Amino acid sequence: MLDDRKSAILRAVVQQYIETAQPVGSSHIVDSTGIGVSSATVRNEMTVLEREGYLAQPHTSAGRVPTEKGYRFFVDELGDPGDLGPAQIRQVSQFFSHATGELEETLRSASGLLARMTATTAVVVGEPTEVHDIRSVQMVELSRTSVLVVAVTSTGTIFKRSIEPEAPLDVEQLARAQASVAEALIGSRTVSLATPTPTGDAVIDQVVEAAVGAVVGAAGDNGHSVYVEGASHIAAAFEASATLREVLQILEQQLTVVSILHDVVDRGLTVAIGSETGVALLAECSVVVAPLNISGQHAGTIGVLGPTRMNYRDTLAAVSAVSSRLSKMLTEG
Amino acid sequence: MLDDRKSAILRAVVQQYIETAQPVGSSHIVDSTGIGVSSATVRNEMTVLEREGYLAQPHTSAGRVPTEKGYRFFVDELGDPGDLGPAQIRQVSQFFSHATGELEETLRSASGLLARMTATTAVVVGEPTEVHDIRSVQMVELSRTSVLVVAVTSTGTIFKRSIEPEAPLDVEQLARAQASVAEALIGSRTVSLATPTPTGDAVIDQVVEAAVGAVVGAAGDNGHSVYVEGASHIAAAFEASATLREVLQILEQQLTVVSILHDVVDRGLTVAIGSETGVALLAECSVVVAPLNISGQHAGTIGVLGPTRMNYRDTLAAVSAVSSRLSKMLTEG
DNA sequence: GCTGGCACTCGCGTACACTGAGTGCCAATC
DNA sequence: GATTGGCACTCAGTGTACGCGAGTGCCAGC
Repeated sequence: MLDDRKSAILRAVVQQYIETAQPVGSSHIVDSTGIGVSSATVRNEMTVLEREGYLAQPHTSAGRVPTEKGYRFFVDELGDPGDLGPAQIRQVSQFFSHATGELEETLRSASGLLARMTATTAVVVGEPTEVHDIRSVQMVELSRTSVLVVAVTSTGTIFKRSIEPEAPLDVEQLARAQASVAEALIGSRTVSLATPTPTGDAVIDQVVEAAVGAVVGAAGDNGHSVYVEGASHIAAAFEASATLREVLQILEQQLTVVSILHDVVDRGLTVAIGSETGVALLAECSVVVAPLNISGQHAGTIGVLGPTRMNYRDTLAAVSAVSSRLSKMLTEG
Repeated sequence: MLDDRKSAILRAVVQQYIETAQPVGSSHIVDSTGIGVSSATVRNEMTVLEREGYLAQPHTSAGRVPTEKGYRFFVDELGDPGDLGPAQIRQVSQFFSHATGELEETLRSASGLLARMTATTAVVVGEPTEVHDIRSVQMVELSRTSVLVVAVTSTGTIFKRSIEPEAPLDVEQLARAQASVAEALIGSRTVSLATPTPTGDAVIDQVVEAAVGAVVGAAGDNGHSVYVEGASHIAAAFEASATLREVLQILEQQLTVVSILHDVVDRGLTVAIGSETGVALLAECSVVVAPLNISGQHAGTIGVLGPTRMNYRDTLAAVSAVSSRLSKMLTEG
């Protein structure tokens, strides 16, 4: 679509704009790249690039700035994700050598790692699998009127929710109820389909049903775990406090964050630029994502939210490195 | 210390500055309050207030702005915390009618409530009590090499941590170990002092010790739970994105947040203004806090972080209302 | 097709005058 | 003696003018 020279010029504009945040003029391009033509030629090419929608001018007599289409071309063209710098390699391997076993804590700290590596805001979403391999169920009396139901899955995730039996249970009743709940849930891979077998005791059956319902409920809505780290980094990217406020608001709405990442992944993208995120308020932001897999199954999404003029090459490298190493670690337990 | 008229003028300056964020001049004071003297008199009083450190001038020929000392006087003087508005009363009672049982979730959502009510950033810290009434212990094999130890306390809090026994345990060994851990922890009110009684089986004793250590560790550092909500609100308060970034960074450091709230509470304050927070970067911020009690015992701190020119009266009302109702609810279970 | 050259555009910084809000001070007044 | 009206003064902010410089578009010539 674009000949070699045009694409070289476009690439140069994007790169310089990412570095300096200033509109870049034709002579800068000549200076910074060994393009071997005069600035007038570059200007001619730039008007074409502008006409075709890759570049824009903030005003006449200013340099050019990439449009979303320009960034898109740039990102599509830089095929390989690039390599990590030595400092980042150290960060990653240090992190994974110290990583502990539990899913939530791992996801949270991985989010922190990514935020530090990329100096942007990192977002990690843990997918709610319908398939929970529940290993253990326990019912604990918290007070006379409430019982906490705790279920532990094979990944170390815990579902807990309290229920309030109509009448207090004695120790033996509680044990029988717990056994019945455990029988219903353990091994039933699709938790929501679990059905307890009646014990014949109406009081206990009622409690058992409530407890199973509690676990199913907790497994259902506890589903998407969202971890946002490094929100302060995005503050450095924007001057206007109004823009910043909007972005922070988005980050606070976990549902929105989840749906943005899902949308992007569903469309098969790795990078969503500006309006491609599907959120009008993120017009000046881009999202870079990678899937997390556990044993080949989609288990979540890891990504980064930064300004459209972020360093895509390095960010892509960091996101893909962390996602693959994290997937590997989670798969191996 | 200040006569009636001076304190009335100071109060008026603070109030107007909170509303408008503009330096306030003598004639505005005459207009907005029924003070009954001329602007010249007000000016004379204001020079005195400035000399004594309650007010400051951004530059000659500008109005006056309160200093920290000025805010401090203002806050000390407005004795009663004020009342909630009708909308806020509705928010509070709606919240507490729907509140569920578990501590963490309650604290988190209370933080959200306070953020919405005050339109500032809310912070809730749950205190790590050394005294945990552990009700139940469970050990679940996650993989061949790792076992998750789960302990449930009487408040519904869960401590979990995985351990890695040197050799895989069979079901029976796991059960014996679990029984031994449970015996050591349940009823021992100061978890860190718990010592398991040897079973005579070296393999099991080793696992038991590791498991007890894991729970003690989890109980120890899982201690301070920190919930920050409404960070976007603070973005509206500051124009400069650099200031904003600093404040957000502070909010991301949970340890710092905890120590700020502790410091303030320890000094017996309810409001900490600017440098009173003890953090240089929060020079333009104030913190309003209230303790949380469960059964009369200190169980945490709830508070708000806003700009120094926040609405202290309404914020104090909201913080104290939420803290007292929350304490009541937590006490009643 | 490329390029040097040139006219043109327009943001930005500086200089300057003007306005208006606000102050400090003082002499007159109550 | 406290209060006040009056007045000179200060200074941020605004508008205007202007030159500079970075950048463009276009064109004739190579």
